Amino acid sequence: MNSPAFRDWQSVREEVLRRIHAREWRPGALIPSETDLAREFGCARTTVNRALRSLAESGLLDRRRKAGTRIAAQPVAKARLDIAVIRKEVEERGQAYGYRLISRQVGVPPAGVSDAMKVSPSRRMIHIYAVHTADGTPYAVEDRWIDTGVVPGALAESFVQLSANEWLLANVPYTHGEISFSAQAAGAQAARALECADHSALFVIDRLTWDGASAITKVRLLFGPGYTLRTQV
Amino acid sequence: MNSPAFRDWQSVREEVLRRIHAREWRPGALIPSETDLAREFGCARTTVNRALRSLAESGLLDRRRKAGTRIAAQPVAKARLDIAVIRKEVEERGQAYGYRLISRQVGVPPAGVSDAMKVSPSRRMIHIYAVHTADGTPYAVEDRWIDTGVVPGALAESFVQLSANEWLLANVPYTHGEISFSAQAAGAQAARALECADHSALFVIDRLTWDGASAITKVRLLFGPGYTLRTQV
DNA sequence: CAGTGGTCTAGACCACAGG
DNA sequence: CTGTGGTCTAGACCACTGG
Repeated sequence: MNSPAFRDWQSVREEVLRRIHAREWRPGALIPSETDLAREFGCARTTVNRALRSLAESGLLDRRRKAGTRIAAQPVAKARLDIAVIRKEVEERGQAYGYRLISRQVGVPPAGVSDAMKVSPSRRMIHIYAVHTADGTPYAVEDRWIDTGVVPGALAESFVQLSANEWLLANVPYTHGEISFSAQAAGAQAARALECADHSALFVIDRLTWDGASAITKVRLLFGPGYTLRTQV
Repeated sequence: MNSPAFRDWQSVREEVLRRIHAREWRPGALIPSETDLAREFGCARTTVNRALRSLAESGLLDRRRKAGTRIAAQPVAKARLDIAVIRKEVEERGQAYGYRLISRQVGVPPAGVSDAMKVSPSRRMIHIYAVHTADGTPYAVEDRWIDTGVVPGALAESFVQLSANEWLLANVPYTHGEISFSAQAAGAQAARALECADHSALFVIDRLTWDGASAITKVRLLFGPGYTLRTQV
């Protein structure tokens, strides 16, 4: 009538999932302690801990010392998005990747950019405007500012062959980044680069990359109509 | 000259991060085995394993049995998005949440929906059209289909007070889901519900929720201009 | 076939927070 | 104060896969 032995943490995880799904343990309910479950499952507490920790990371369980473990009442879906280098993204779709630099200049960025990067409004940076293509058709437009104070090496790069995206990844260490997603109507310049109608709804990814307290680069990627970012939960 | 003792997995993680960042270990390089690191750090191999596993999950390391552990050459940014219930999302912004049902009908969904849900094109479902508000202004429009064959209980719900979103979460167990993000121009109906201009660029979240092999519901959320989804990497 | 990561165990101590 | 999860240890076996 009872458990046919749970030998590894994944099978424990499965069993717990089953009980949640079968409503044996209802949302908000307190489940037995690790020690009790270990006894019931006939395995070490460490193994139970591994399984429960995994489920907590997925948002299905709420765990607190002394308070115990509860089934999350309103599980927050944790979507994991893998933001790869654009070249890889295109190649994984089985398409031929292409890159074309439209302009590369040194100048003072708009206030929005210098603010976000937390530098003086008069700070001079490299401005890159480029387009990434898939099988020859425009895939995404890249609008990037690079702080030459933080990355002096960028001044020597033309970014004609190698995109700033990949050059930075290979040459400049970073500590963390902020990413945001939004929608935006295509302006004239973007519409031309993406070969789409003016005011088309574009998918936008903004990324700000830091090395400690210094902003390295801020990039805005505009994706043409039809672009979709997918994930599993 | 050497390590002031690394007692827990988080400090080991910090040290490995430091070495990657300082380029002591370059992208693509093979790092010492867990056993060697454990000896160097003066801790158990388990502890090193925990730290390296954590970094591998973040995409900074590539690990393979026998082949060893390498610094990822092109780290894939793993963005973690927390998709909460809309009500919570609004409340966390410090705004007052509101919900208004626009229509609730039973009928046959468009082919795109029945295809995605893998049911017969003639399958009858509940169709919900509703708007979520923040401080009285439209925040998102919900366009949802619920398979009554899978969730018969939904037929008894009016969804006037409680959004389908929350009712389903509380009452219907699911096993997994697919989420996708895109941009789309506002149609007439959406523009009216969101009180924005026709053809405005809207941020779109599509979610398809499964219970094993049966699709429970498919929902499309349209967010008004200015909406941004943020995350850290 | 041998080296590496993946995992399990039993026991221990600790940090935290509920009562 | 006490119960719970969080973690560390030392040792062991195993699975995978490169050479």
